[in-house]
Amino acid sequence: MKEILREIGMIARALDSISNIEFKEFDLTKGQYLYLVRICENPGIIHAQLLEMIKVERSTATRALQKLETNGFIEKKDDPHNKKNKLLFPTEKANAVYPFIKRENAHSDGVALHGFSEEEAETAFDLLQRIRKNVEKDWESVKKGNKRDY
Amino acid sequence: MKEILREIGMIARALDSISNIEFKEFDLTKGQYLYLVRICENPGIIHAQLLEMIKVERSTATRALQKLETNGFIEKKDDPHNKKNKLLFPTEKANAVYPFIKRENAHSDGVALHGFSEEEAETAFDLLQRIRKNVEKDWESVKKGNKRDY
DNA sequence: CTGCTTTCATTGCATTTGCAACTAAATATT
DNA sequence: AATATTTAGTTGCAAATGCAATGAAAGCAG
Repeated sequence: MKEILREIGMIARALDSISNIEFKEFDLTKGQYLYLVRICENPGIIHAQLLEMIKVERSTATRALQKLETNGFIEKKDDPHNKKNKLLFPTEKANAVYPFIKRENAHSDGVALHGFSEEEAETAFDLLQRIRKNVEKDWESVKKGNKRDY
Repeated sequence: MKEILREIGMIARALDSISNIEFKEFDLTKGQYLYLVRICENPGIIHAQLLEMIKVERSTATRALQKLETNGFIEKKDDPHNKKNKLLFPTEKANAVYPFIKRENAHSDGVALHGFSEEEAETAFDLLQRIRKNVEKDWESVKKGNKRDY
């Protein structure tokens, strides 16, 4: 079995580490950029949807979002149709930072795909999407307490 | 630019999260399995090499390795040729756990590549290796304090 | 061989992370 | 309608993480 998981882990840690260093200049601490971009792109998204999008722990997200709110990057509003839900919105400050995050992320994508033909880049993206879809099923199951057999 | 970095981040977080849950049964806490497998496969490796292999912070690795030592999974020995270096060796306990970690990781690779032809799996692996090599250059540079331009 | 730089590793401290337990609202079951 | 289950989100607490500063050996320059 091809050890793709190791490669993916290395790539993810390296890029996340770089991003965290680069976003400190915007007063975004560890991991916060992940939430911020999604909220900017999906204003009004709820906590639980964000979790599924990013694949993080509920409680981890709660603290990250609390901090983003404290630091004026996002606003939580009550959902008029469902009192359980808290809708997440970007503030002006978030929208101002968003393009820089996008640019940095695009640069990292560019670095990652350096030397790739258009076609190879396309292939890489397609294969990764398929891998992600395969993996997220297991993630959701294990998170709910189910055991995997192997 | 294809947003491969997002896909990779999702996959990595999901799989890491699953592994951490599954390895708790062996008294391995967060992230420790990463170090353990590499030490089992490269007995006598030094701290710094391990960092490059895994792409983690120096200090993070130091604590993780301390804990692995305390819990009897690894042994640190002085390098007779270089007093700076500490050589890392797996204990019996580590070697006993190793096959389970490998099996779990292989299962995850299998899940990730579900529905992939032999050829597609090969392609995915090759592309990921290229991406990893591209990315690790930037990681090493940024870690040394250099700035990226974008 | 003396001072300077790099490499390898650890530690202090503040922050983030994550399991487990919890509240509360929505939805399903009887 | 009353009760049980699921869904959404938070919090306590213990542990992991990571920046900055430090120590100490190795390697290099003059």
